[in-house]
Amino acid sequence: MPYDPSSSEARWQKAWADADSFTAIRDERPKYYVLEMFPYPSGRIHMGHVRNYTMGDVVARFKRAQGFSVLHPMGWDAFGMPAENAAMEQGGHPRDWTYGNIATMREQLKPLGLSIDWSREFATCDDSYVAQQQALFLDFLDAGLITRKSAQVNWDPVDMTVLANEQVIDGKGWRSGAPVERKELTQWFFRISDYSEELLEALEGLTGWPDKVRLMQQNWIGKSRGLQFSFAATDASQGFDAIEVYTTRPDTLMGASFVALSPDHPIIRTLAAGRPEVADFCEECRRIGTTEEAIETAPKMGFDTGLTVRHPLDPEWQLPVWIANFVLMDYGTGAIFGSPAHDERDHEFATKYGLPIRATFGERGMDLAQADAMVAKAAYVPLKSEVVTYVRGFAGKTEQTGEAAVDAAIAHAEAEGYGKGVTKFRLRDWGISRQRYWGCPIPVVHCETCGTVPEAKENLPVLLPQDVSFDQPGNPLDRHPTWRQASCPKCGGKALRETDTMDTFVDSSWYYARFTSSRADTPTNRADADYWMNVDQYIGGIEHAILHLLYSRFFARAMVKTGHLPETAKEPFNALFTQGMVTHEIYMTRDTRGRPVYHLPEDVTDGKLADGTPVEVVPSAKMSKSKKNVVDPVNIVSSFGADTARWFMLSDSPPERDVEWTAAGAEAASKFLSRVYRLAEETRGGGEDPELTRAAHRAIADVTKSIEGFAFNKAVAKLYELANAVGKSGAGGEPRREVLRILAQLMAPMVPHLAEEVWSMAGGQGMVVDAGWPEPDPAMLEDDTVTLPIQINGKRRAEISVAKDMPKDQIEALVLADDTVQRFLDGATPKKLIVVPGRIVNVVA
RNA sequence: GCCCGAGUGGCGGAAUGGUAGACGCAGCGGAUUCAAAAUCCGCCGGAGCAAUCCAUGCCGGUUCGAGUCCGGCCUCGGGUACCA
Repeated sequence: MPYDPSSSEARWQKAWADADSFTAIRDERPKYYVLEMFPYPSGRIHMGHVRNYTMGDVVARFKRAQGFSVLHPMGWDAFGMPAENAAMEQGGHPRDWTYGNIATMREQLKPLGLSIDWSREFATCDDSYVAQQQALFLDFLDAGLITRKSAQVNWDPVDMTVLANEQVIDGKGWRSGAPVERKELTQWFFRISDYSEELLEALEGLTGWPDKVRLMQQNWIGKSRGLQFSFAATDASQGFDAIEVYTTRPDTLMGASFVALSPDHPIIRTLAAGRPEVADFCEECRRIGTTEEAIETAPKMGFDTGLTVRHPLDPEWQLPVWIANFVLMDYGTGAIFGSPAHDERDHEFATKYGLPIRATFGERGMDLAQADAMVAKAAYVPLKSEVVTYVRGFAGKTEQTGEAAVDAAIAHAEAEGYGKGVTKFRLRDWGISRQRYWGCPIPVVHCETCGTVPEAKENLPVLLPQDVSFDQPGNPLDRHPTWRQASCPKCGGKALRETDTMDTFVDSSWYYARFTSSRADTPTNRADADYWMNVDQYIGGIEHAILHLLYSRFFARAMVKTGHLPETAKEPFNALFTQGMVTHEIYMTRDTRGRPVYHLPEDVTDGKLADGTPVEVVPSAKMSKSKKNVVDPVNIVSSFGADTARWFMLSDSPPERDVEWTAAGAEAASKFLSRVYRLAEETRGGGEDPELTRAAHRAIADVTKSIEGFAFNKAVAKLYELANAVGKSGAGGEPRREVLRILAQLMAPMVPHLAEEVWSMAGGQGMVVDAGWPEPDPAMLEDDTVTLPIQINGKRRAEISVAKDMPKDQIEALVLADDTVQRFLDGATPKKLIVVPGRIVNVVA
């Protein structure tokens, strides 16, 4: 009987459900918590989901087989802008759109046969999750973890609404097309910057995380040591006494040629009030938008204020004060001094505006003239660890490293009293206020007499009103007729509700903790949290390497501080794996006006459309609806079965890299699974085949190691080898069935349905899901002889087969006697003979 | 711009500093078949009759030996604080 995935997969899924196989329970087994980043309910599942959740499922089933009590939950990251956009574009309510999508996606996910404990499922927009998140907010507020301050947002002056960065395209609002302005609003912030040092230091302990992610976070937090000091105003009539600056290169102070302030600097604001041309310039700077990328890549723009300050080391030396569009108010003091010889941005700025460029140091041994000549065209920015010659130094030695010079400069400033060494972080507080409807309301009211007052816990949850419309831009909460009316929990007087909702990163910063007890009427249940935390293996996209993971690390600390998590859960994710995307070729034709028209892969055969029109093939890119290079997992599952989709997602490409979906690859996966089924179905007479048994034990060792190392593609390759070995072997009867059962066990985490079929055909007891993980017999893994390649001058020329434990001198004798070696040596004695036991021999002639 | 990655046959990829190309796809040849599909077996980086030579994005370096380590580039991808 040929293998029929559709009936088989449904049957096994029901068997697992009936046996309650995947319900996580606290028992005497050691626990293992595996979590994949939960999905945003966009509408339908895509191949990226299949890949992500299959990887997590492999880990979950593997650990379960190894005897762990596994927690493997699923939920929905359900608040966010797309639901509001859908409501604006198609009408309807974000809630209905979201829950509709969740229902669809849940039904699409279930046929994949994932070992998920569905009883713990929740969506972040559920009233119960909102309620507990608001309770956390109030606890954090109490604990001093939250503050309110002013921040800038993108403002669309036509739609009269705040725009997200992705809604600003080339400096214009995506719907109105109006040039975006910056606007200041008072916002709620989580005080993550209080934890800068701790979040940085704790990275060292995250040994289960990829180094690249730790490095990215380290750079993001951005600890720096520098000098903070003031430039005094040349005369008091300028309207300020001094400008405070921060620099990480105080050693370049003698190369200073200007002072630059952020357009948002208080001194500039004051100045702008009286000088329209200053105000105009600042307005222009603000049109760049709020993203760091836009600000950094925009052409350098400056405005000479005419103000001047004195150099701290030479009162006679006057420096001009400029406004510069690349100086950020958020970092340091919002003011810098420009040292164009040793900073590329300053160099560009100085060149553009004709400001002097004076070298502070040059390459080792250079004199002042040489150093000045070198920096005339381009900034000289060697590594700080490199020794250079200071031609305009003022502290430390003439010949020293940048590092030493910075230390000497700080010491000099402190001794002379004009500045002090300061440690700063790039990490800023986390602004969570969003002027949008579809999010968790911030549980605060604004009272006419008491000011800003937290809502009382007994009044939670503060739920979103349902009667809202999206026919006009802006936050529907602002214009709701009654929802804002509240009474002050403090004085009972009239108050207005906060209409800002929380950043959706808040929702995803603690869902992992909520899964440990997803129905509790407090944010967590401590007994459950204590048992299940931490997440032993977290899996998700590299795009979350910084923000989501950093926020979660902060949130876990905040939950520890407020008693919702045990001290040991400060770092909530013991191990992290970041997987790559699923990509596909793009098929394109052009319309009569030459504009691209995209076509779905299922409409393209052999590079042609159904009507014979050839398509242009654009190299693989991330699957996206707009490019139509999407393959719907639902179609793959219905035509090939879930196991095929799962197997293909694990084959070939290493999990951390992107994988390209190809129809041929899917078919190959399907063919292989059918072959395994046929191998199991076939009964053969005959007996032992020691070689096959050895192959099986080698496969156990290799597959175990590969799964543990997240090298699923290598595990797949080993399983191909084992299946090939079964096909070629003359083994029969029980010895053959025993190998087939090992094959079933090893394949079970990846293709669980087929594994159950093979297990049962090969005479396995019960279900393979309960069968445990096989152990290799060490005796079967040993080889008596090894093949040693012989290199001559580093090139492989011959090989010899020797006993595994043959002593070096015997090997050397064999090598020298070898024909090829003799021929190459041509009677000469080798200069050197390198024998790496068990690996290689190199003859240096 | 800045930070972090990736780049190996026609394709996806494998390789504790030690035989470059495991395993798979495609292709080619064969078996089976009236024929095809499916299946099974074999070959399969390039050049060369061969000995050999060339080959891991590019340029240099360290080493007995470099895909792997170091320096400098190029291209592509992720992030850049209100996309999730």
